[in-house]
Amino acid sequence: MPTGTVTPAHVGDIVRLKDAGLRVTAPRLAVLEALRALDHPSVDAVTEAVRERLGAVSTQAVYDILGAFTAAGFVRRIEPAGSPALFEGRVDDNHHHLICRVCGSVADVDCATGHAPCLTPSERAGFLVDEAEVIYWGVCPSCQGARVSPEGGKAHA
Amino acid sequence: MPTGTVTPAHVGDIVRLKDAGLRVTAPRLAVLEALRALDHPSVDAVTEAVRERLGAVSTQAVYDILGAFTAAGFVRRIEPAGSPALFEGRVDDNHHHLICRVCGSVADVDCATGHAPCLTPSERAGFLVDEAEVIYWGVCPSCQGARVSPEGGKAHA
DNA sequence: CGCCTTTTCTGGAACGATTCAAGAAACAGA
DNA sequence: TCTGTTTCTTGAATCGTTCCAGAAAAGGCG
Ligand SMILES: [Mn+2]
Ligand SMILES: [Mn+2]
Ligand SMILES: [Zn+2]
Ligand SMILES: [Zn+2]
Repeated sequence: MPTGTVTPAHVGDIVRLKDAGLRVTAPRLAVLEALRALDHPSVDAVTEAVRERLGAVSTQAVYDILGAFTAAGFVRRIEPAGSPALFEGRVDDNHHHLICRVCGSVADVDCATGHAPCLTPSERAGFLVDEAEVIYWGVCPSCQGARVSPEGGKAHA
Repeated sequence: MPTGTVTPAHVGDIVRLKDAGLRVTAPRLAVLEALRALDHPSVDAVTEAVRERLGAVSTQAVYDILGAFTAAGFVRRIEPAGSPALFEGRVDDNHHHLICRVCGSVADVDCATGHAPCLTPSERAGFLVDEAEVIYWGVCPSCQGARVSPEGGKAHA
């Protein structure tokens, strides 16, 4: 798939970028593609995926692109304690996350009460609340299997 | 209050440290005191407070102490996106936080449903959930007043 | 289509927060 | 008080992210 290949998804991405007033560039399309393919990837993971498709792309460009996309509302950025920022294309539905304390894997959970910002929104203590971010910490199925294995060191997915 | 001063609170702290099998040292007592006096302080804020009381204390020592306290369950560490880690002495009740998007101030909110881990605990997607961390993002009363003031730059508290 | 302005990319340095390492100092128990 | 261990100090290293200045590319307009 050398330069020039156009997949159906690409066409949609191009429209999406233009509609948002963003210029259409190969790195941007590749980032959109990576976001579609990966699950809650870090900047690093996105960069890796983009490079696989385009060859060389600066880390800075990926940061810039993800920043622009976040500002445009194309992606959501979450920053779980102890982990670098993670991105996801699923926006417009304030869903929440399940994060594994062992391997850090992230899984989506639909909003606890269905509405957003769910959980007694409006104000509390005078604050004007606009979002309720919920993170459920626990152990993922995969890590539950690998109990307190002695030497540990086990990674999954 | 030069070396030697012993306040009632100190006595309790000493017992607490010993019970946890931690050695009683001036830096540790000062950190406990700082945690009592400050509201969701950062490592920096704690360090500053500790130095005011003891003179010189290495930054590393404060990190070590806070780390040990967190491990011992004396303090809780929260890490809001875009902010360095914050600590608090209020533990044993998984309460939540209201964070101002403008100034970063943090306020406590009692658990949404009263229990911990509140919000459909147990498991979801196979995860074994042990904690539901909730952060309400919004604008604090103080920052609401200072609307979109032109040159901004306003800080409070 | 070709030129000009604006935005994006690049490569490299700078940063803030946190962690690592090694030795000196301070505790706690005998 | 002596001793072994924990804790504190110092100084450097990491990690993720951001800041910069110049080169390259994209979009708008004649
Ligand atoms: Mn998600
Ligand atoms: Mn709190
Ligand atoms: Zn896991
Ligand atoms: Zn505020």
